[in-house]
Amino acid sequence: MNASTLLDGLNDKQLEAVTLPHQSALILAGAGSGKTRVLTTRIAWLIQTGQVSPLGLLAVTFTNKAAKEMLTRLTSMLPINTRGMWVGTFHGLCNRLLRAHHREAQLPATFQIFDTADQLSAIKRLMKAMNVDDEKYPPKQVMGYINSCKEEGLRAHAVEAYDAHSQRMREIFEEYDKQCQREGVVDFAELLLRCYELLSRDSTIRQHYQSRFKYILVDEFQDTNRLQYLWLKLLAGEQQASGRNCIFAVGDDDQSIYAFRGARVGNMRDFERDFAVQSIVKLEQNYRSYSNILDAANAIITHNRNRLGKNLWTAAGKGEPVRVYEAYNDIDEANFIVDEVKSLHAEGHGLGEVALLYRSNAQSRVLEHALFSANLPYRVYGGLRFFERAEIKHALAYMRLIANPHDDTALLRVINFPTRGIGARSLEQLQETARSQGGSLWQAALQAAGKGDAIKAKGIPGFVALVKQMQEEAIGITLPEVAELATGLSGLRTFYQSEKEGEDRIANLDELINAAVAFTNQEIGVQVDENGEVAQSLLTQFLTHASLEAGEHQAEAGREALQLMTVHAAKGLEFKVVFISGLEEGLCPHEQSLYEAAGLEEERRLMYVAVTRARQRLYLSYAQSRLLHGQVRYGIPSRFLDEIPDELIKRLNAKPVARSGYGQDYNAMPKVMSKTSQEQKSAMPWKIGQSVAHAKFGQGVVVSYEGNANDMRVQVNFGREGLKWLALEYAKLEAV
DNA sequence: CTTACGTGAGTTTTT
DNA sequence: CTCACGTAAG
Repeated sequence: MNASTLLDGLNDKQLEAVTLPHQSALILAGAGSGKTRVLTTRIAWLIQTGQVSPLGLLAVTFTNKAAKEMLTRLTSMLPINTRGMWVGTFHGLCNRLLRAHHREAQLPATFQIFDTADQLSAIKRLMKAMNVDDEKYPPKQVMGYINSCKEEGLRAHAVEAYDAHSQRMREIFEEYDKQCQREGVVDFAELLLRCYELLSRDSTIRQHYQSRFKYILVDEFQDTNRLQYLWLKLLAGEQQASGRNCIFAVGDDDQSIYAFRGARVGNMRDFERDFAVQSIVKLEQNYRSYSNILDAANAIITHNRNRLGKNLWTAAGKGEPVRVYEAYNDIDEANFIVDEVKSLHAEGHGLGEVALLYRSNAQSRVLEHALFSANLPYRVYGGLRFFERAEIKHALAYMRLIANPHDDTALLRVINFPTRGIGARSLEQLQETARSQGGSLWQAALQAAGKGDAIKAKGIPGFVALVKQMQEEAIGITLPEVAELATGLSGLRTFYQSEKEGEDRIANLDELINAAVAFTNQEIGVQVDENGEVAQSLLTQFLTHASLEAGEHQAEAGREALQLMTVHAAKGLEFKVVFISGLEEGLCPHEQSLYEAAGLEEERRLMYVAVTRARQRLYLSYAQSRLLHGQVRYGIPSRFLDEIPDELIKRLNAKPVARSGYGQDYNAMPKVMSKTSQEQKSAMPWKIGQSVAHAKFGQGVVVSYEGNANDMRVQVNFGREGLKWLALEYAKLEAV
């Protein structure tokens, strides 16, 4: 492929972005504007025109999926071998760098990577040892604290702590890092921080990479956290006569929906300033949706104040109106969707092209139930992933012990699984020994087994013997054979065979061995061949792969099925038909978000992302009431619906009718009632669930009431104005 | 060590 | 309501 064919079909803006000169640039790429195409074409163009060799650039993404996609596209554009190229996730690239310089980074060559579950159990274990009250310091919060510190680029000693509570937190943080160091493990955030510190500390290594990566490309730049930004800055190097390496940052501030996990949209503005960005290229032509859908999205997002500014347009024409359905309740909403999907299917739309989106996972329940009853095939994203399953984690723990028996987390996971009579007492003793000697649990176990302290250490000799045997047998065998060892010799397989419902688990264990085969085939050839070392290093690689890439989200491929997922999970995807359900105040925008400073704007961006997923047809639905936390909740339509101009909308129903329900009228059973006398009921001018209007607060829904006939108060949910108690005597309410 | 029961919480998620 | 977790009893 020559340069002209490479650039064929790009629009002016895309072309401009792809062929920018050697300087840092910010590409504001709207939804559906060909972002990935621009990014990959830029790389291909740089390589093809000889401005850089495939090994002289670095491209970083957030997800493995995005990285793979980039490599796949690149392979189809250029006749090059992408193997060896530095294209990957932040974590993947940092891991690679740390492996290459593990000594300088003060890590063992076989360092293991903690996933979130590993990290949490390590923190719990540490807190127990430190005698920390886990009521005052919930382990999950401690983990969040540690991770967010690291994501800010801070170690324990650098964190500010003025009160006793935060000082204790800081102390746990410090001890946790020590523990990880002792055990030779790193968590996700550590991967980045360690890499960042290595580069800042070691000028030789830093300069090596700085002189190597003349071009750095970043995908989804709006999602970078502070540490990631610092890392990028470090790799880019200082501004000097020879010129700084240039960063090609692609992002969309309007699609920043991960502030809650540390993403800083502000990095975009900082980048502009820090890198003296001359060229901001806006990609505003959308190739995905018809203009009714796009205009709805634009209308919504213009309500945000804090934007870089961008307006999507399309040449595709108006298309269909945005369909809005007001449901009686959540079940009615689900049934409506089922009926619509059925007729779409009958009209020949493939089910795989239809997505049902919602704000929170809990909402999928009702939808699933309706779909199941209607016998429509569907697929829910977001469950447990392959490498996160319990049986797989157990097998991996055995494999981890083969690679490094001092991995206490792995040891604790399986020392008594399958059960071999090692109870809390012997475990405590082991931990005591380990603590007093400053060694690992494995070392303590060796002693306990060696001493032959048969009564107290019952079962431990067996476990020690097992791991030793695994380690011996693992020498010189292939990776799948190691996996076989971990599932067979460990007793896992036998255990699940005797389990009643262990069939699926056995199947997963088999799948793990298949994964090991696949991994071996894929990685073979790049291995440094040294007999005995092959299995070892490949084993470490496989374990790394398992931590860094937990696998597809429940890939049930093959069958055409409806796609159910949260709006977050839908980012980056597109569908011919999209249903967005649960558009009520409190749910979308989520009530929790309203307490946060920039919460509402992020919720609005979420809505923007959801709307822009649709190519051809968009349904928006909301329910007057729904069952939430086992209680009936009355909501009012989401403010985001009001932000869409009427002319883009087609209301599917004027007045919601109870199509079907819980078999009874919610209104007949008010939730909160101080007294249930007959007089009260008759004196109650408003039904629970009645929509009302208030001069000051606007539209609301009656939620409950209290008091007697003379002194009645009603509680009204005004959505964004909140819940209000109004005395009927004074408040003028009108039915809507 | 397993099972039963009680308690409490209950956005969004990738690595 | 429903699930996950922790504790108490068998």
